[in-house]
Amino acid sequence: MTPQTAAATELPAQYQPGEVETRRYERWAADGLFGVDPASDRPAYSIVIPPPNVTGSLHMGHALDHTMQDALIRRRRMQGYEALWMPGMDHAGIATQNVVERQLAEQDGKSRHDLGRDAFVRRVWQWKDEYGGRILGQMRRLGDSVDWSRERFTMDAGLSSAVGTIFKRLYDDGLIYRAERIINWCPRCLTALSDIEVEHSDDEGELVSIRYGEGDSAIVVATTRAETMLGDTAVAVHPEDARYAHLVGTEVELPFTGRRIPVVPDAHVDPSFGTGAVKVTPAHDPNDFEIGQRHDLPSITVLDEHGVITAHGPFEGLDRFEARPAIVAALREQGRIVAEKRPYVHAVGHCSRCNTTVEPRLSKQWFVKVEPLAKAAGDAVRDGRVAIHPPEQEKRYFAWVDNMHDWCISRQLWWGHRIPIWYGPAGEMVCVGPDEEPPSGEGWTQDADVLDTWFSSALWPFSTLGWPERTPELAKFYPTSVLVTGYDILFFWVVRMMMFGLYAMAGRQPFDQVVLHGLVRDQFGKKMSKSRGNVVDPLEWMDRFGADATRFTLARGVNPGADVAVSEEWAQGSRNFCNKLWNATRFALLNGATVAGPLPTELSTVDRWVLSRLHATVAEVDRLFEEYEFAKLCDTLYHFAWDDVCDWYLELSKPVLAAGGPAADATRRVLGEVLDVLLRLLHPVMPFVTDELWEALTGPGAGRSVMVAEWPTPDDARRDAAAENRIAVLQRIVTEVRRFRSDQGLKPGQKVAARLVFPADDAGVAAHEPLIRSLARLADAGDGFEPTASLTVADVEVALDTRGSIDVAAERARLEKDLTAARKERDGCAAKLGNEAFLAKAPEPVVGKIRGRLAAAEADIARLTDALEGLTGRG
RNA sequence: GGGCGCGUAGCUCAGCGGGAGAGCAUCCGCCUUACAAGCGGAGGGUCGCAGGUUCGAUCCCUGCCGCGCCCA
Repeated sequence: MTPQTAAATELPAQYQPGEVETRRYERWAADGLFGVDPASDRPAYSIVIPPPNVTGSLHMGHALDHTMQDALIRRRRMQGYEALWMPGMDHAGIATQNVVERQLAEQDGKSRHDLGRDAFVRRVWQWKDEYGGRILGQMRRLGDSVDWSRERFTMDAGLSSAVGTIFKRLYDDGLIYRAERIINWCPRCLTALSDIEVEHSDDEGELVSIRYGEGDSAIVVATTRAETMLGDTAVAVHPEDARYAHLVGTEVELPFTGRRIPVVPDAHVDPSFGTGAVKVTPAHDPNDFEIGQRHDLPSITVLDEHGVITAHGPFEGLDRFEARPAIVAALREQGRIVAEKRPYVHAVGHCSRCNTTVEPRLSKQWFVKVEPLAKAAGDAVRDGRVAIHPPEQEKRYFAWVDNMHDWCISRQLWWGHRIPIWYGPAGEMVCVGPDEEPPSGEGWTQDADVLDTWFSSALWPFSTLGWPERTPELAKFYPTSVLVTGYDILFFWVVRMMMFGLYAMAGRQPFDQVVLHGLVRDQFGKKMSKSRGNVVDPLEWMDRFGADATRFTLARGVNPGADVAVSEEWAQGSRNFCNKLWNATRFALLNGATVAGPLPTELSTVDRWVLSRLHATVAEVDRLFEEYEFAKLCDTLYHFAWDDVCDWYLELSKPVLAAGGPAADATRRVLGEVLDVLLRLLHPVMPFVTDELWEALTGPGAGRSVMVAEWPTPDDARRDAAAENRIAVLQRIVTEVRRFRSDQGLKPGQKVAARLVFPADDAGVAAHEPLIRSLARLADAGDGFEPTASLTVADVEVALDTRGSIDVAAERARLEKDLTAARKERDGCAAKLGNEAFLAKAPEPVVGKIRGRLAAAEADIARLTDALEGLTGRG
């Protein structure tokens, strides 16, 4: 096909997405359709993309997330909004450093320490330029209509300045502090982690009961971490535990070390767990750390940064997982092991980046004091300034913000925003703002750590718009309209962006709405994972089925609050739907459909019917978009396009178009109208095929695209209940005849002589007898017409002459089936109407409806009984 | 252990007080001049179990069983 207009006759019989998608995307970009103008008078609508990781590539989760955002943006753009979708990536501190360190080791056999900090960071930038951001090209394939001219990266100068600015502000406000605490430590990544970067799973470990001390003064503690006993500085029991009351205040000797440690009373101890006595290791357990604080216990660190035992005799140099059995064995030799349980299943934390078991570690780190920030974040939702969809997710949000721990923001990495704190020779500590000069002179050094990536990501909704500068973009597009992300990211993204947005922007929220979607799962509802081998690559789907089919499959699965199951079969179905649209448009163009001029004032019932259905669809889809009901709006469009338009309207139009004349002209215009509006409605979800077809239908032009066509608005004046009812009856008649034909085994091409009788014709269907005959393949009742069977729909009777070839047994089976259903219906209705309580208490409309159903059922029974009697003796 | 959610057709999911629905899959018949990536037709469900409220429960309430997720 040529890059020019696809004229009707040029459209191939099947839609080929590959070439169309590339060409369309390039054209949108060339025509500048993605960009926005902050100076425009149009109302603003804005979305910032949840920045993907610079090391990442597009997976199904992104594809879903982006499809939703793109659909929202495209609709608003068509509605005339200045619609900004902001693209970019985050620098993913740990992940990126890991990738580059691995590359360095493989290519040069060096560690980052061999290079030194500055050279290593330069190397990461080189890696980023060469390999980073693969996902950006993949977003183009998906059709993301982001404003590429505004692409941002969290390590850019501007965003780095934003990081420095907010750090200083928080520091000066006393909301950032440094403290020695137990933090989550990854012994492989060699850095601290925040609480949410730790994933808990129930793992098999062991529960060992160890006897400390001798004789009457002995006490037995239960632990899953025997190896940390070298750092114990107390044994704790519940203050009201009578079993140990006599031991509180005494001391026991700690094996191997000879240290004497006290037995302390602490309400934190659960008397029902294990023996009711626990070892206390303040340097290696967060709860023990708190017990230690309460009782003024020393903290003794016995594991180094790699998780290896330090000092302390025979166990020195052993990894924590080698030390555990070694220490248990040694204790057993001493007769101190009272009980052992394994496997003992308990929750264990793992590094979300490398899955290494996290080691609680006592160290000096930087923290954000979240209490006032989290309270503001909670209040913004509580008082309705920010709405969360679906609202059930609010509970999770509140549970989190109302119980948030201080946020550990320092990371022992080189790749990231270095903490802007300088330490002086005399113990001074100075926070240096982005526009300030660091203190000069002997002995001043900058803090070696960098900030958590999420610290910079939390600024994304305003740092990308130019903050801390007061830019036109910030004025126009902040607060952003909606944030779309998975519910699993609620705590990462939403909470942190809320905290920093409200803080930095004088109480103005970063977004008005939060839309949370589920996880993409496989066709059996199972989570996709490499180990399960059920991961589907969206790029492969785009290759095989097209980007539109991929997007439609995902969007059609989005029910608020639920996960999204997908499978190849459904992607195929979506591809088939693209092809259906393609061929419907092809048919229309081959038959002279047009969008020129106003709609004719004289319209047939069929034309009025389809326009009525069209505007019902417009209204429905519009409403569903507002409610983020993607599955339902996709379904509505699918059924309107396939059922109403393709199965019925196009078929009903064929005889009209074939006959020609003014009626055909009117239908050509209505056909053009229906497709024009339908393609516009579908465009946000299926941008490529709709653009290709819309141009073919409405003609080419510079800068013309369905992407910037007007979003349809529902027109109640086009709703026509009479026409809808009339066509509904017509459809039931046709369907009933087709059912008869199928039951009788008649060939689809075989015409059957029939006579149609319209006694009252309340619905006004009689005028459409030719259409009924056409769709049901009925011939005129000529001379010698002898009805051998009859069907009744509403008050219309269709008498058929099958010329003696009727299959009596099949017809009897059919009638008996209908009769059984009718009797069941009659009995059910009669039972209700025979119930005094029902008549007395049910509302009148309900009673009336049941009366009507009873009458209809009785009429059906009479008719079917007659028909069955007429059949006896024949065959 | 705490909290949230879910159990409806073979699969994935809608529906959430008055006639059990969709897509895909299945079965039957069709190359009907837009489309076989298609057309026409059909079968298939004591709506997890047990109680309760109600004239009426898949839908509301309680309990139980099973599953999932988050937090500790």
